[in-house]
Amino acid sequence: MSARLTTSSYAVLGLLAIRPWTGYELTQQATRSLRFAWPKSERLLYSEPKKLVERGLATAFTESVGQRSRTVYTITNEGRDALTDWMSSTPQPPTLEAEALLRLLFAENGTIDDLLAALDEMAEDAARMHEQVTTINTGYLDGEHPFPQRTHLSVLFATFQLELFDLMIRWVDFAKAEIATWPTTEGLGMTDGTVAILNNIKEHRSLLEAPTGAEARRPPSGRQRG
Amino acid sequence: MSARLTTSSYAVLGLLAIRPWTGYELTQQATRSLRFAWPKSERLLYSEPKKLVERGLATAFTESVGQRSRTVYTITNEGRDALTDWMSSTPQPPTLEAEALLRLLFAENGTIDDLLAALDEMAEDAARMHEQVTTINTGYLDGEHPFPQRTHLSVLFATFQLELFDLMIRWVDFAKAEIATWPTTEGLGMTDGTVAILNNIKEHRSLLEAPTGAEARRPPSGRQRG
DNA sequence: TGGATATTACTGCAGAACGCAGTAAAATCA
DNA sequence: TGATTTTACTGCGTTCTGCAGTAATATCCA
Repeated sequence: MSARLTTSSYAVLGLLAIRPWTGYELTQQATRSLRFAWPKSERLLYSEPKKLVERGLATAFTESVGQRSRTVYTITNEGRDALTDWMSSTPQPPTLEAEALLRLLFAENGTIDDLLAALDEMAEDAARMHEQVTTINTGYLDGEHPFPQRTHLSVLFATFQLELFDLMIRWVDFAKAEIATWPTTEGLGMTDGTVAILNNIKEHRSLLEAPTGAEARRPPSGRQRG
Repeated sequence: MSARLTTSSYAVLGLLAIRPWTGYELTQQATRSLRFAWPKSERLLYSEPKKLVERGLATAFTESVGQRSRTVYTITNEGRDALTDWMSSTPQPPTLEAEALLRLLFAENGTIDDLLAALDEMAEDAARMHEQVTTINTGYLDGEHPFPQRTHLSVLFATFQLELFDLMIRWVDFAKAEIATWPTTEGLGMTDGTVAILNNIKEHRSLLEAPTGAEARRPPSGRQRG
């Protein structure tokens, strides 16, 4: 009984549609390009192509390099057909996993400094990823794309990544300004800042660009109705 | 041998720190509030509190409602201590999972319409989530927060969600405008639009707000150096 | 009043996915 | 020539998911 195909199967199939890869190369390529759309473990990248072979969507052949061997996976026509079918199916909603946001939600169990440190870490992670994507993409202008005919796709994809990382960095700034008005993490409830944000949400005004007045307001002297 | 605590353990512990919940209530609360920071399955929300009890971080007691029973979980002092410790640890980098972006990366295996449909679906998902968050948050202005003293936390968290969903919607618009200049999904390489985007990336200019000139450019008649 | 549907309240199980440890050859560096 | 890095994986235990199944209570509507 062969296991069913998952989105991860199609992610690997998509890579194999570009060219044949060894298991090791798949792990390298996936951390470079798939990481920001479909982050998967190295372990999976080694297991998944075997499942594809079992299903007849890829073939495997073993090369020898000295005493050591490696397996090269190649997509089959059935694989290309399966991939094409999948392309016309409806994608699942995007999901975000962020431990730093979990720290914000449960901030009352820690200090203001804990919260600020978590947000700083998130901003630094975003800045690192932003830099990596920028470096890779500016390289494309110098002809450094491994598959030049695919540049239009990877560059358009990169615009989303960069905007996302930029948002994270800007939002952390905004959040830190707001938190700077908090005397503590706990029990504040409806602060002036909270009310200002809620009014912006209600009126569908943008939240980060136009300041909510956080810097115009003076820090609360204690708790507000909460 | 008791299993180690995962981030998901702390997510549940964070909920229990607010008040005691039954397993069923945890699943409800998690889909309402945790979904956008730490999306977990219903199944896990039933299993996780048992692990916490086993570890002494929560206690369980069984109530009877007629013939049916339900288990109420309450955090212990040890649980609060563990949560406080966790709050000061370094969070993992945020990750995004988006099937629609995977369709973009592998777009050459489908049609332009497949790609546009996937992006539209992503924008609609984002619009739905934006609306849900907006509805819940405007309700807070009318005193509808179940834990009023926590309003400052959930509202600041909401600002990130709304900005993220807004970005997704705006980016899909941008991407669709770019794709409208493509005669096909495959083999285009360095189109005029791609070069324009890459120059913006290199110069650290914003990508979505200031148009790259997509509407000023005429659609390419065929392939560019690919 | 009663029958249909929805909500509450879970459990078991198979399979997907992860993280870590382990193995070892080849290549590179100093 | 020895040390480190890169290549190239596998096995195993744990985590997590999705689905099916079970069943009592609550609500709706005719």
